[in-house]
Formats: sequence, structure tokens, C-alpha cells
Amino acid sequence: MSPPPRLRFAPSPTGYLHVGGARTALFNWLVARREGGQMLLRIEDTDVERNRPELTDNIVEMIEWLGLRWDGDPVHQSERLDLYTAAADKLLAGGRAYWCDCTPDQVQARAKERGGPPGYDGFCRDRGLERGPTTALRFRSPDDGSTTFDDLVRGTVTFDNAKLEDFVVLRSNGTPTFLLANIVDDADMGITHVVRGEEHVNGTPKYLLIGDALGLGYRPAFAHLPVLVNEQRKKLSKRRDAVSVADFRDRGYLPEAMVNYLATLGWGPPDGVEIRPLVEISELFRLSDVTQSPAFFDVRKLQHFNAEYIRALDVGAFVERARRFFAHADATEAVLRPIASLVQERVRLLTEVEPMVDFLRLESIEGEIDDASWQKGVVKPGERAAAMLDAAVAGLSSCDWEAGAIEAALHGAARSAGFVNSEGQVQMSKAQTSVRVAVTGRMVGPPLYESLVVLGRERTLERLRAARAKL
RNA sequence: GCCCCCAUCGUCCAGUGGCCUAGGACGCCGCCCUUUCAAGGCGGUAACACGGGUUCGAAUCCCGUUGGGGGUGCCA
Repeated sequence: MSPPPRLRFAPSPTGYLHVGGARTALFNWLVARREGGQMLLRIEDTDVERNRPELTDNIVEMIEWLGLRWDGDPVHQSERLDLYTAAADKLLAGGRAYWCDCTPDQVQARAKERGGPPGYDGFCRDRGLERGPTTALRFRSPDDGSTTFDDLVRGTVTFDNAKLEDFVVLRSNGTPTFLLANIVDDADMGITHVVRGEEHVNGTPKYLLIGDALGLGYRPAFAHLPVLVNEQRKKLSKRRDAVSVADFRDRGYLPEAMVNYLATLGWGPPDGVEIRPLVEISELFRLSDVTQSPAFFDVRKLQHFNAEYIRALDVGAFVERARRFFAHADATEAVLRPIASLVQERVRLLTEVEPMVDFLRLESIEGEIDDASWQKGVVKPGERAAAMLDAAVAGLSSCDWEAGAIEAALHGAARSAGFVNSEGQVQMSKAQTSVRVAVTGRMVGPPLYESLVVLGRERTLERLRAARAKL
């Protein structure tokens, strides 16, 4: 029995949490959860220039919203700078790093001149520079040998050390770069599994080399997850793709649906049952089963998951959760309650709820009638629609005001208006259209009879008469 | 340019040498149910990139080609 694993999700507060980051957090969480381990949260905020502290709040809030609770307090790299500078000193003292005063422009210019590969050429390696206001500390990469690591997802990966340029570990402003802080922290925090995006594969040998130079004797297990891509098969980007987790929340997605869907990107349950609780997924999940190819983030499939999760809610919870999306909270809730279960199975997003019952809340739908619906549902049927409206007014004026009686009344109205087939059966499907449009303003909506019960006799008749008058 | 990686239906996932005339899910199409729309039921559409090997046998192993992606920062 191996000791419980320790994982970490290490976002950088340079952008909102997006679905790719959420998926990474999820996979970390699943492993920790399954094996009784821990998932720590580490905020990688060493770049003071790009950092936006307020984004840390967004990241933390979204992880919580998704239900991927981490263990312990979040670790902020900005509060641990001493650790990294101490490591840098050690590198320097051991001759494994040196100061360099080349500007990025100079590095690039030389590379261009050389005609060879871009990247740093080791210009300052043996210049014996002292630390200065414009010097950065570079790691002296080995000139030979190779660095190999095992990846739970991609197998054994090997890099030629000679291909690795001397990279910066300490910026001229004294702050550490990602690679240095990363391995120092992973080792210090006792991380056993480094689960992150595929974009980090190339940096892994550098990360490992720093660790070796530091004499850390640290070797975590790695799992580099395939990236999530857009329809152009490019890695999802915060700039060009609408992938902010907060936006999905605001568009009416349920966190359960979100994480469940994310779990099917790059991984699939052995029994093929995709929609299931996270705890169940965590029992089935294995990093070694993760796919190696990029996955397209398909919003339509996400919507299907969301609809399934909405339907699975009990009615009370459904209303409760839809409520935060209401512009007219109390009024909408009042008209929704009686037909909530009917609405519930008709929406894919929580944001669709209020618009679906707007006609019940509104005092009048004068001016709210959809023109295309009016043309198709009332004008086109012509005289029969007029007859139906008249008969409906008559029938609904005196019947009991409950769904069964309303149905009977409208059936009678349909018959008298001539909506009968050759066998003498009432064609309610066609007959109800004009009534529906007159009352709800649209061709589609929740079941009519139940809706009328909520609307009330007065407003129903009013709308029916108003529609009739326009013909 | 160089480094790393990937390649099964439109999309996601199964498949780890014979059970594959390739399975499930989303989408799409049709039918049924039905007061609209959904939901549900039934059926259908649709893929192993290409070329060589290895083998009695390849979607599964190897090589190449093509295509795609990731990286190549004093970002992470």
C-alpha cells in the first residue's frame, strides 16, 4: 500500500479560471479523492507585472463552485520568495547558474544573426558577471546526457540536455520564474503526482534538472493531460474562446453537470455510463486511462448533460437554483411554482426558466406577442382560428378553473370550431395553437391547460378577446 | 528551424492481435407517444488518415508519409 498521494492544482492569477484549468483541477481532485490523498491549492503569483490579485478570488470561487474543494490553506508563492532565492543562491554557489545581462532583444538578435535555433546562446556563461540591477540568473544546462521521466499518460519521455538552452531562474528584479518556484514548491510540499496540462511537457526536463542541481532527490509521478481545443483544433484560449467558468455559471449551467462533462474529456468510464455522480467517477478514474489526444470542448454535449442534471433535481431544488437567474425573483417564482416540474423538463439552462414563464407573470402580453408565431399560429389558420378563439372564450367563461375542466372546455371549443378529422376526432394539436399564441405570445411553451390555471380566468379571457379583436 | 506529442463516426469516449460485418454518448434524420415544445420509446446516418511491413490473422505491433497539436519568454 503506497502512502496517500498529494496533488496540487497550481493556477496563475493572470486570467479567469477557464474550462481547461477546471479540467486540470478536476483530474487532480479525482486522483486525490480516490486514493484518500490530498489536493492542495497553490497560487503561482511570482510575476508581479502580470499578476492580478482579484483573479485569485475568481479562481478560488470557481473551484469551490465546482465542488472541487482543496485541502488546507491555499499556498501563495508570493509569500514564499525566500525559499526560491535560497534555492537560487545554492544554484549559484554550486556553479549551476550564472548572471547574465543580455536583454531579450540582444538574445533574439544574436539568434537571428546566427541563423540557428532561437533561444539563448550561453553568451554570459563564462563572463563571470556579478549580480547587478539588470542581471538575471540563468541555469547552466548540461551540455550532454539526457533527461528522462515517466508520464502516466504518455509513457517514457526523453530529452537531450544539449537541446536545452540556459534558461532564466531569477529575473533581474529578483523574483523567481515558474520553473524554479515550481520544483522548489512541489518538493517542499511533498507533491507525489504532478498532474497538469500538456503544455508543460517541454519544461519538465528543465524542472527536473533544477531539482537535481539542488540535490533535492525529488521525483514525482507525472501526468500531462491532453489540451482542450476549440473547433479549429487550437488550444482553448481565454482571449478568443468563451471559456470562463464564471460565464458558464452565469449562463445557467450546473456545477455538477460541468464537472461531469469535463470528466469525459480525455477520459471515459469503463462501463460507458457517462452521466453519474463525481464520487462514482472518482472511484473509476485512473490517470493511466487518460487519452493522449486533444479533446474538443463540445458545448452541445455539455448542454445535454446540464439538461439531464436539471431534470434530476427535485422540484424544490430546481426552483431554488433557478431563482438566482430571475430578474423578477418573487413574481417569477410565484407563477413558476405550480408548474415547476413541467418547466423543469423543458429547459437545458437555468437561464431559460424565467423567459419560459414570463407570460404568466405579465399583466398583459400586449406588444409581447411574437410576430412569426402570430402569423403562423393565428393569421394563417384564418377563420378557424377566429372560431376557435370565440369558442374558447365561451367555453372558458363558465368552466371550473382547473386543468381537467379547462381541457374539456377547449376540446369542446375545438370541436365546435371544426378542428375534427375525418374520423370525427378532435384535432387538439392544431386547435390549441391559436389559443396558445393568444395567451402566451408564442407557439411553444409549457403545457397549456396547466398554464391557464396559473394565469387565471380573467387574464386568459382578456388575452383571448384581445387576439380575436385583432383578426 | 528545432524539440515533444497526437491520429477510430461531425464531436467525445470504448476497443489494447482473432469476440469488430468496429460499440456507447452528443448531434443529426425518421417513426411512435403527444394539447405545442420538451422528455421518453424505437429505428437510422456516420469512422479505423494513407503506404509499407510483422503475423495464420491487425483498428490494435513496427517503419514511413501526410495531416494536426503543444513547446521553443526575465508568462505560467
